[in-house]
Amino acid sequence: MNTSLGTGTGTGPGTANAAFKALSDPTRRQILLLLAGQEMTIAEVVDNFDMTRAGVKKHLALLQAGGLITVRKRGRERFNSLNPSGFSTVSQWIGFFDGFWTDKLNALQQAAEQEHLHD
Amino acid sequence: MNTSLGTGTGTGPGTANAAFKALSDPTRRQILLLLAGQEMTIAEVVDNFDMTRAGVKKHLALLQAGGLITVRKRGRERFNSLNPSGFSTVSQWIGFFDGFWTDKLNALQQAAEQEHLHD
DNA sequence: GACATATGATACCATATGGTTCTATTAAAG
DNA sequence: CTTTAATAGAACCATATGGTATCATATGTC
Repeated sequence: MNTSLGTGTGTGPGTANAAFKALSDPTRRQILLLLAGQEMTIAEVVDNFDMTRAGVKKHLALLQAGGLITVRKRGRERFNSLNPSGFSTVSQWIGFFDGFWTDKLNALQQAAEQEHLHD
Repeated sequence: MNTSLGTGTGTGPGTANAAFKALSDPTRRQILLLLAGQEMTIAEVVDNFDMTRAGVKKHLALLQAGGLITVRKRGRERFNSLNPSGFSTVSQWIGFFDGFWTDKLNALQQAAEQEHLHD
């Protein structure tokens, strides 16, 4: 098997690395779950955590860098909402291993059959 | 919608948090890609990186804590191989958002249809 | 047993990370 | 225009993290 799948090692925004980094923090994953319910301004997100605005803001910036959320401006508000692209990146990366499992299971099954031949 | 899906905030091994943490490092993701090809001893993994044994060992320990690999002992060697369970945890968590996209797309489509009514 | 090999484990260091406080900007409201 | 609300950004701090060097342990080989 050979694919063009890399590790997403690049440091820039929009890379697989940025997405995985963004997902590595529990607070950020919680924010994503919140945003799955509805888009929210920063202040609204803050209301759901025992943390300062600046703290939440940094998390949102990382989520955005990871391509997991997008920010829409309206007046002085910033509406944060989920962005499929980052999820897609991660999903694809994880999905690469799916083939591995089925291959492995097939091999196990074949091995088991071989064993039976020797019974 | 309501599910029992959490953030996997627990700190112990085998939690979603440990899995996401393990995936957050490029070197560790590269190791996983390596192990997708074949199981490897620590020394073999080390050969693929410009890093000390101890460094690689720490990465392997984190991958194990995240449930992404398992280690089989034979003599003085340790064979590291991929473990589906960690991947499954992550896959499920990401999968939670799949429903969100389709819901959103449906809403967009409905909105578009409403727009057409006003043309 | 002596020696080499594969791993385990600890202490240590530089930097990254998650969080705070404080200050600045921008837009709505009176 | 002054005031208030929502956000942006920088400086700062404690701890986590990725890496190294070093020493200890266990297994294979002669």
